[in-house]
Amino acid sequence: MFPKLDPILHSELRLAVISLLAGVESADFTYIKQQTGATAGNLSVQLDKLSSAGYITVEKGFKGKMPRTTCSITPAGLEAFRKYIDALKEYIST
Amino acid sequence: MFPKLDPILHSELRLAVISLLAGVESADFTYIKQQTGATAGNLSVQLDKLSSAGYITVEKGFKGKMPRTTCSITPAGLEAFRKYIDALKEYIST
DNA sequence: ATAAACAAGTTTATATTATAAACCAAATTT
DNA sequence: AAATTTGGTTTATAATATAAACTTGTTTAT
Repeated sequence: MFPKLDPILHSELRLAVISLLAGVESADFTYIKQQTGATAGNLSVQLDKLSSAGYITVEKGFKGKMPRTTCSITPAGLEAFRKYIDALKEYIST
Repeated sequence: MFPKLDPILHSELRLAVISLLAGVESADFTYIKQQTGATAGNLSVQLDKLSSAGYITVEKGFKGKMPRTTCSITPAGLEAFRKYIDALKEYIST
């Protein structure tokens, strides 16, 4: 009746990140931080979790001389997001 | 952009309970336990939280000689559920 | 009549999670 | 060259979820 909700996605910040990445090719750390309003520390930790789960890729490079971290959603991430939304609907469709 | 999700409702079991109660007049502990598949301990704790938040009422009585706990959603609970759903849509409508 | 098993929960302990505070290295500005 | 800013990471703490253990009383079997 109530399907299990993917615990990786059932987190306010991680869900916001995935939602954001689902709509774009890629986004960098600073942009995600701005859009979500997260603190850098929290964002760093949650990006790690999404990355460890294989839901996003995190690439570190440089823009000029400054470090730059770029994130993209993976096919697995998109699929998990889709499934999460479907599961949620079982809860919220009264 | 990403609205805050009510932390009382952003919990798998509590959300299931509210979802269930939103559709009925009332439901007792055992029924909720069956429908959600929760352990009694977990359910007890989460019902307390929903009750403390004013989202449900919990009435203790007896059915014959056996104790029976009956739960109902409150108007505040229904409103919070509605708001939670609206907030969620900001996350999942890509 | 009493011991064993069951019902309906509650309390407490533990594991996990989320979050913020403190920190670090390098770049830029004054 | 000292101070500030950028772009993060690591670590510590607070909050949460969950299960295990316990309680109280009932029913069933011996």
